[in-house]
Amino acid sequence: MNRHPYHHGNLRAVLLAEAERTLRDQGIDQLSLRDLARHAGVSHAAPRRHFADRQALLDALAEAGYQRLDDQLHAAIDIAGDDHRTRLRAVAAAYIRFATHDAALLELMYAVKSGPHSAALDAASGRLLTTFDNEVREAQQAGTLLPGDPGRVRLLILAIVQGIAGLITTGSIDARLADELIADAAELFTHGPR
Amino acid sequence: MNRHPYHHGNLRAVLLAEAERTLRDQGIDQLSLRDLARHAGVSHAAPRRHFADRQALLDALAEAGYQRLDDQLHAAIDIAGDDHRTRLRAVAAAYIRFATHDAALLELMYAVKSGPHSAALDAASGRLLTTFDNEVREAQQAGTLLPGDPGRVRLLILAIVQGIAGLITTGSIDARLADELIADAAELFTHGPR
DNA sequence: ACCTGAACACCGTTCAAGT
DNA sequence: ACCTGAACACCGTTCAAGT
Repeated sequence: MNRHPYHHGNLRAVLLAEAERTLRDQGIDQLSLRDLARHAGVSHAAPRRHFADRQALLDALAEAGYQRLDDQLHAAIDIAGDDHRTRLRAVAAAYIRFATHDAALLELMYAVKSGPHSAALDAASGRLLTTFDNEVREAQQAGTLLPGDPGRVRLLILAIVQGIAGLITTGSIDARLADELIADAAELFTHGPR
Repeated sequence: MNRHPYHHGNLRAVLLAEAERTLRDQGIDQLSLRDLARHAGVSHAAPRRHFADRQALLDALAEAGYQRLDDQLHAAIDIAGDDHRTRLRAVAAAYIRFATHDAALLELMYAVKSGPHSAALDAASGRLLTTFDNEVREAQQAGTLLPGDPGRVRLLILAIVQGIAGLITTGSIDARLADELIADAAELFTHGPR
């Protein structure tokens, strides 16, 4: 609200928030440091104090994205309660919600992860993986999920959930059909096809 | 081989070939019209005759990508022979081979498909979908694939295949583990989990 | 019909200088 | 400690002019 709020140390946060909005609304191609600086009311060189280059900003966005996704999965798990079938579907639904609401961010998260990345990013994505792993392991122990190597089962579930999210993002299917596909997949992974 | 080969009508093809190479080796961010023109030995404005803007070049790359992927799937099917189990796994393997060899191109193909696109692109992606559909339908009729709405079964298979490809692209798994996951998925979709 | 060269408005990045 | 302003090397795009 001040005329000079950026001398008080919140420029970094303001830039990140605006970048996340632009990423969601206009895509990564439209994300420009100079544009962010203009929106924040600072010179085009000011962001340099907080992000060494454009990639550093993208890394920070990805790290925050992993953190937020993990938070949302945990929230979904907490609401779902004790039944493992319900929990698994809640996690899948929460992941797909994130993937469709922040498709460009999720893509960025994976792209950043496959290149060289910071320890902080690694920790954030590691937490997400642990969240997934725990659910799969517990569901298997409870007999809800089909048996087999937990690592492979987790990867298969991850693949199909991410695949369904991709179908929505590319406009191949709508949310209603996505729900049916999740139900089909859940059936397959918990009961078997017949 | 001539000093002036671009007055003979092959600049478009040369630009497309070089663009495909750059996309594969260096990613879409490094793909610049001016750079392509330099490599081809023409002025920076020359590509304009063949591609209205950068997006038009990307559209052309995507269309060629759909065509080539469809060709490779048909080749894999032809080699696989008559057994539907073998054919399905051959299609999945061919798709994943394309997805890992041309990850950036495949991403571009989906991105272009979700935005506004040309009739030619629609036709090319339509042919690919038909190839998939035929395999699923035939495998279902032969009793190889689990029954149910063919459209939903096709989408589920598409999701898991694309999901596995994504896991490879992001470096989460290697080719050996990918093969095991495909085998797991094939088991799931043809026999059921137990 | 196809290509060139100059021009314009945008980038990311760097760096001396300001407060 | 943080921000500014000028500068540099790159883009994509446009357009008059050349062959």
